[in-house]
Amino acid sequence: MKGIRQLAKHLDISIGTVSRALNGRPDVNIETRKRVLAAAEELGYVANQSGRSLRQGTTNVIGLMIESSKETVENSDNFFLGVTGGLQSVLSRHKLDLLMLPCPNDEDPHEYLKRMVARRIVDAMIISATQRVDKRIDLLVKAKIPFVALGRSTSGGNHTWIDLDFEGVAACAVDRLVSKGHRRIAIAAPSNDINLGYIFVDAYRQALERHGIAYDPSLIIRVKSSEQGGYQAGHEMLRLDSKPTAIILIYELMAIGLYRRLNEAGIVPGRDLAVIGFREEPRGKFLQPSLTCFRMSLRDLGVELAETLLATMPAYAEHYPKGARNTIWPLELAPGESDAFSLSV
Amino acid sequence: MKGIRQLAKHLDISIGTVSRALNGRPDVNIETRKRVLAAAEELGYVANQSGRSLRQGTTNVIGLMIESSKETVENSDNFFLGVTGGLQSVLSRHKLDLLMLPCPNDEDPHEYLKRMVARRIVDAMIISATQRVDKRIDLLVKAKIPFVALGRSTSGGNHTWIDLDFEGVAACAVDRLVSKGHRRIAIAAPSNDINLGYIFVDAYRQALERHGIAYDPSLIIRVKSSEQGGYQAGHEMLRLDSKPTAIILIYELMAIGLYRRLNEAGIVPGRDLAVIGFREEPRGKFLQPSLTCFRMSLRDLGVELAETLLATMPAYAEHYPKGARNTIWPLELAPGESDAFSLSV
DNA sequence: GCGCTTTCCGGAAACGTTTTAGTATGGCAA
DNA sequence: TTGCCATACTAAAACGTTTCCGGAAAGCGC
Repeated sequence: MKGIRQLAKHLDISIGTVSRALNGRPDVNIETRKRVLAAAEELGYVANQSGRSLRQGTTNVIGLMIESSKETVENSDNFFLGVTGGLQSVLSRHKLDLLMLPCPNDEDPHEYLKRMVARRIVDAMIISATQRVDKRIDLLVKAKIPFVALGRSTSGGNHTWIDLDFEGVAACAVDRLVSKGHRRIAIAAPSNDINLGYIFVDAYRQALERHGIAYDPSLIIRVKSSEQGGYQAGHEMLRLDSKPTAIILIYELMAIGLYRRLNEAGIVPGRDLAVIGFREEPRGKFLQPSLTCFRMSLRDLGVELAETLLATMPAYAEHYPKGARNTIWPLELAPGESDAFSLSV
Repeated sequence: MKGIRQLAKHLDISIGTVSRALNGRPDVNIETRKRVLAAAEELGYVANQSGRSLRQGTTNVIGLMIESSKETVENSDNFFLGVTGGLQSVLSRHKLDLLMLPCPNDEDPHEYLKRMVARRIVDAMIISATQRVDKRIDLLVKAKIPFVALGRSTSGGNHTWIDLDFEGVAACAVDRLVSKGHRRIAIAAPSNDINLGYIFVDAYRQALERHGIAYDPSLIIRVKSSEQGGYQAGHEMLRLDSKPTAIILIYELMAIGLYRRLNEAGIVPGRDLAVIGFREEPRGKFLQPSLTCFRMSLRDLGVELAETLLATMPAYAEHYPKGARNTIWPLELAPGESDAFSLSV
């Protein structure tokens, strides 16, 4: 005999009363409640999650699905752990626990999520690394699991998502470079299949148009989002007939490869070429000259994610007025030395 | 009516048989099994985890507890996701799922783990960031939860653990520097409270003794494991009357601060001072000159962790001969330019 | 035909909890 | 007194699954 039954017997009380006492139900004598809570503390009793989940149909667990398969693994620890802090600060107020579900490399993310959802180990999900077309969204919609996606997608109608302000960042980067007299601005980005690649480059193009600068496809360098990709981007850039005077990188990690290639060519970032990166990461500080890039509070993003998610959960929605179901998350410029190179007088 | 009952009704078969068919029990007709599996696939049936956990007393989930404290996050980089890959490659063979349990910043890790254990959402645990005295170990031992600690500890008798080969690394670093003629070798480390700080410095001292070099306490610089800590280490080092000609850093992140302080003093790493870091991380490559440090396969470490853990779980131990319950994980030297400075002829 | 084993399946108990329905008690108004 | 309500509790059902136990049917040797 274990669990609540033992506790009930120890107190010589029915298990129903014990349960109600522990769960703060109204119809239990204040004295009794005190005794129950004291005994629970003393015996170290904590309700078995399987039992209560089975009965209630709820787990009090929020899942954060992360993929360790992509190239994103290179820089994701920091990101997810940072966001996690903000998430928990909100979720813990509702006695919700956050579990991270890492999708195995060799398993299809869609299948993995399907398994997790079917097993009912979470009440709601946050999915990351959203693709432009993402079957996971349809799955969650169909299964009626509350969720929010980190990254926009064309799947599943108008689902709830939060995404970084790629448009704003691209515009800011272009504006800044143009204000320094640059006209030929290259961009190193992954392919259009990746959400980021598509949106970012599109915003870059629009920003150029706004400044009346002709769009030159040769300045869009499609590479892997890795160190090698950065090296290759530098390489291809140097092979252009009409060389750019500035370049925007979408992944921080590209910077190291680019710097290396530039170094081989005797080009100094910030002196001979303006370089702007995207999302600030701790290691960006390791570069010399330091990389100009864009910064955001991972913790605040986590808070926003949590509140958005709770707004989609019927049991919690009352506390969170569901305003915009889609949020564009702003980043701020973190100036460095790498874009000091100016063509202005 | 949901779940297995519906499936059984659909097949006009008892639920007991359906369950046995799905779980690969022997006493079910091959034809029946096929029908059941086909129907399950068709209807998208997956067993409710709460139900089966409640009945079996097992969850088929392994927990990896991580701490999202600021210092851990900054130093982890891709550590956890790297290890996760290796873990899953082993666990998935046994149909075990890995969940990461991030301890909230504002909750005591011991309390958090207690909650998670009591709720029985995992069958076994891997805990990281083990402290020299770690109550979590006693808790797990007492609760009889199979576990393995990433990091050694003096708590809980002789528990199972895996730790990095600090001794080997310290010895290798010292040997390498001594062979280049260095006699005054500083070390920047966190306080003795941190496992790493204690063991690493001790090993460093022993290595010096082996070379007949007198131990000088002033060369042990206790700083935070952060960029600022690195800067401070550089600062304190420069204030010494008799300056060291080499320095060993315990955290990669320290390197950036150190480099900055050295730069201010006009000292070039690798030319005027030999620098060796500890664990290689992607961001280490961003440094110029590149940092000499120590490398390991995170994936392999994950595999080792998983196999060690399974050996401690009665249900799986048969496949994993429980050899050494304690493992020292080796690292290999990753030579860079930062320790090129030599005093030899 | 009989006894035995093997194969396969159905019925039901059990896991630990929450929650509903029901009950005893006592107070209070009529 | 009776009737009614509020309070605080007990008993029991329910959640979805696995697994034990028993039994029907079939095969087999004699």
